[in-house]
Amino acid sequence: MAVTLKEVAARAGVSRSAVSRTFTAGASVSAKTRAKVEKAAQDLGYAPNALASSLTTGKTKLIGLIANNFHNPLILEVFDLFTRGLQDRGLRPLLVNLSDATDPAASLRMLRQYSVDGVIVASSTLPPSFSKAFKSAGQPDVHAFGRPTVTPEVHVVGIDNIACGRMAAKALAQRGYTRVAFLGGPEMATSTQDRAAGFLQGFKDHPEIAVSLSYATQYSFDAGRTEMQRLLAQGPAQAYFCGDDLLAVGALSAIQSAGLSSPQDIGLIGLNDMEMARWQNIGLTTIRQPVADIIAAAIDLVVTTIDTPDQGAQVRLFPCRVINRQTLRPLSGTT
Amino acid sequence: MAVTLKEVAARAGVSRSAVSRTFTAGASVSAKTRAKVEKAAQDLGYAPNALASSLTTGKTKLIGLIANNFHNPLILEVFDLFTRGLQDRGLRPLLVNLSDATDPAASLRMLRQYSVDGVIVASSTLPPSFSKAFKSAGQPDVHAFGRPTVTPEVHVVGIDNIACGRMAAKALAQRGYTRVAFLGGPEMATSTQDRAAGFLQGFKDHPEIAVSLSYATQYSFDAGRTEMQRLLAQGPAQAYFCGDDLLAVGALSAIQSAGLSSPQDIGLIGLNDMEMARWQNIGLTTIRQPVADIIAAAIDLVVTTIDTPDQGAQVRLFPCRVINRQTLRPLSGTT
DNA sequence: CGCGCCTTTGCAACGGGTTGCAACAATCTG
DNA sequence: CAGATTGTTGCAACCCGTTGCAAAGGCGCG
Repeated sequence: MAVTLKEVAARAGVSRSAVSRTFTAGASVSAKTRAKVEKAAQDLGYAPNALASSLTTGKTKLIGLIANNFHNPLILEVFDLFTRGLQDRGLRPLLVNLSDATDPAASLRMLRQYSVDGVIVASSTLPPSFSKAFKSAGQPDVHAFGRPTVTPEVHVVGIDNIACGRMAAKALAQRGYTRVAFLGGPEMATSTQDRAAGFLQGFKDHPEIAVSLSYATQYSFDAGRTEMQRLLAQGPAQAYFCGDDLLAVGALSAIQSAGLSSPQDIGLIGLNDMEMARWQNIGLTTIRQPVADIIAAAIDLVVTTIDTPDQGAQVRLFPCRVINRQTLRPLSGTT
Repeated sequence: MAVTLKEVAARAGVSRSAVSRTFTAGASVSAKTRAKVEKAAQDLGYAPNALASSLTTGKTKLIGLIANNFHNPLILEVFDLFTRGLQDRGLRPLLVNLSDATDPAASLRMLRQYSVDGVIVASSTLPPSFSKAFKSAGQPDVHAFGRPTVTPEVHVVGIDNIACGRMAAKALAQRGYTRVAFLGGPEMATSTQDRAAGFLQGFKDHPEIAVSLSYATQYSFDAGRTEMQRLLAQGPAQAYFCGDDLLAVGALSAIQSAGLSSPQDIGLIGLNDMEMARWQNIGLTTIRQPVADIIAAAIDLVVTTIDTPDQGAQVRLFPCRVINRQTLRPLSGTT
């Protein structure tokens, strides 16, 4: 079906090597043969078989992209940016949906069968051990949106969730709230743990502020709504730091359904700044994650790791910032 | 780096063929050698190189998944369902983001370089000619969410957008609206054209109802909001059929920002039933697209086309239905 | 025990490229 | 103009599997 090297060689009247070299950057071919080959290739509609060449070169230009939460709108931006970023570098994303099985072994085996050059894990909930499994197997990999550690074993690109927790705490404290709470995602998600820890830290110097924690079962609208309904029933705090925008919107809907409103009755601050947070009928105050920077860095890192392995794990964290919209009362001026 | 057939053969004390056959379903191997080989493979952590085997078998189990709208939340469900569905059949999605270049030639060449077994185009905006380019090149392909034609040249799985337009018209007529309008997506999107046509058809027998059309520049929240703001300024209709839920939510936000509300002042009905349409703070009345059915059928169709090519193009359309929520006034009882 | 048949096995060629090496040509140097 | 240098080219081996074919082995049967 497909046109092969051999046919092009025959038509151009040169050896197979000559054709191969024409399509290999930096190989030695005279202008004359190159012209002949290109003409023949053009006529035949030839394109080199990337898979066949990967056999000898060892490079497939395939990058495994692993995600496990296909319900958070943020992942759309992530996919968009990743696919474009990879395409721009001539790489192809092989998408892995990990929603069901979170066993690294299976995906690892699968991705090795396809000889991917590298792996990017895009998840704020998978533990470091997950991506570590790839690294141990000699697979270049980067954990985007992962948890940084002091002695990283694996490249991590993302944000400092603890600092975000503190940032949220500061935002609430500055606005004069005195009974606040964290409404987190699943308790075993690394991002939830870190955001909660940072949030608590942020109130160390504010003994006058009462802080409590609670957790939704997942990072989802429904889970956020359900949890907020529970909290409303038992006497809510004045303001909540929600561990994710989706939770925040769910919480907001619970508040509105109860005949209350935000920020008048209950303040909310989310995290992510997903696209719809800025929609005028939501207007969520939130902490923005610089998704584009994170993804650019992740791609960069995986590419350099492929080119020069064994460079030691890096951690690249990007600063977040509060985006003020309409779910937190205005700054009180005093701190 | 990776373990190869040869190493396993050496360790098991058998020929390379024996190892290959152990991993090939239906090949002739005795229980004894199979055991030896499996033991050796286990010890070495061997997994056959899918790309190398594709050279001789001609099957990569790679499926190109082409999408061009990474901003519509519906695509998330699409990705989720596609990746799972493909994975369940042992196929791997190679994701192509077509947001920038809509030239089929480039993606076609790319996907052929990777010898994908088949291609699924998931887009309601690309013209039939796009997927036709793949078919002409001998690539099994299916256009999901595509436009059906009477004499299809390419497999199409999706919905009958004209029927949906009529369905929306009927819903508005039944509720007694007398000045209605279509708020469509980009005018050159096939889905917009068909929905508009069906909408107009639906009012053929209702000369008492005034119908108008207008178009947003894209299928996006902002475009919907902007267009509705324009309409509000020049005297809006009583109810709108929005060509997409995202447009509807944008329109809803414009309505609310203007101090009006839906359905009291202006009725809205969307199309898609994206996940957030049912969020309680949105509550969009809409026409549901059976995404899961469409995707299951698309996968089915691409797989059968791979197995038995040249079967003639099929069109599989799935019925949609109105999901009543809170943006259209209740049924008036009279028709 | 010998024969024929079916299963299992290894050999070797093949799939579509790449690449080290040696032969060759072209250009440069003195 | 000879000799050295540099650049091109083709050969053949190799990448990692698969598979047609023939030889070898195992089995049942007369």
